[in-house]
Amino acid sequence: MQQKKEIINKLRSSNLRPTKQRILIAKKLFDRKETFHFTAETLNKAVNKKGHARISLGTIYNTVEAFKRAGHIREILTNNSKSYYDTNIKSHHHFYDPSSKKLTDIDYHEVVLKKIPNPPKGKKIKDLELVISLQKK
Amino acid sequence: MQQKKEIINKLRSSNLRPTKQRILIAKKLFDRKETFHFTAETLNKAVNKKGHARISLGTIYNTVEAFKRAGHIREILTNNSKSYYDTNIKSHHHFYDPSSKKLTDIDYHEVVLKKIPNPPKGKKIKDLELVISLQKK
DNA sequence: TACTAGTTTAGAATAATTATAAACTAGCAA
DNA sequence: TTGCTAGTTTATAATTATTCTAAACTAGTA
Repeated sequence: MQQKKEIINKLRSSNLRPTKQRILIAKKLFDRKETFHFTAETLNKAVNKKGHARISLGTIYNTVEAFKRAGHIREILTNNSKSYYDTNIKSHHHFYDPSSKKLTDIDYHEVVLKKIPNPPKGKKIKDLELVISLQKK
Repeated sequence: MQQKKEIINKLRSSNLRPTKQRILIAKKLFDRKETFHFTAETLNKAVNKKGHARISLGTIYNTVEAFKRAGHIREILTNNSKSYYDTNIKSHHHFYDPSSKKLTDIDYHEVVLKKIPNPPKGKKIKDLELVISLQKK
């Protein structure tokens, strides 16, 4: 379990003031065993369960964007209308199940790429992501 | 170059009435050498250049959806707010350049996957897509 | 303790897409 | 050839996800 101090350091280290909203959101995101796949909407629901101080949806969006910029979360490729994010920032891959619209992590060593093309001239590869879409049946 | 008859057959074979709007859109999409990456917006612009009969944006969306269902085009994975489509329906891969928001096809044999995971129980793999994101510099 | 820059907030604005329902038309049948 | 009908198109309204705005608030410092 990530201590509050660790979370505060994480925020400070990326030039984000540790406000109570950011700390609460960071706890929800990072204080868990498995990686977490979420959208602004699901994060908002998770954070704003009764009992907690309410965090505005605007702050949810701002914070997700700030965490993304800082590299604490990453955006996942989909063909959904919503943006999906992942707390697993290591390069890895996903199954996408269109029936449930759910993503599942694929461990990086479960996929071996034997050959990849050279990037266009003057460009560098930032990231590789394989998405395995499942049949809708 | 695809003849009008071929296009009409293509539409008929997928239970789509060959209306003049669909024929015009199909020509724009399929009557070209290279595969075409587009959004509803770019397709709308391409189709509604001056001189042509105007096709409403609603019909653009309807037709794209219909062509997608019929398997004549496929939707590409991105983390953009717009939906991107590709007239190349064979399984293949893309470079994504975040600076220009442009996608480039990667030929299928340019990528060799040596190992992929088994799909979850009871599920089948429909499609594999690798996206290589380039550095934003 | 007071100041200031960064942050949060509610609400308005925007962008992409989908829904609605009236007018139109392709394809068939009389 | 005409008329019918289900499928299609259209303009417009509605919806959804997200971003913007500017006033109120607060963390960190002086």
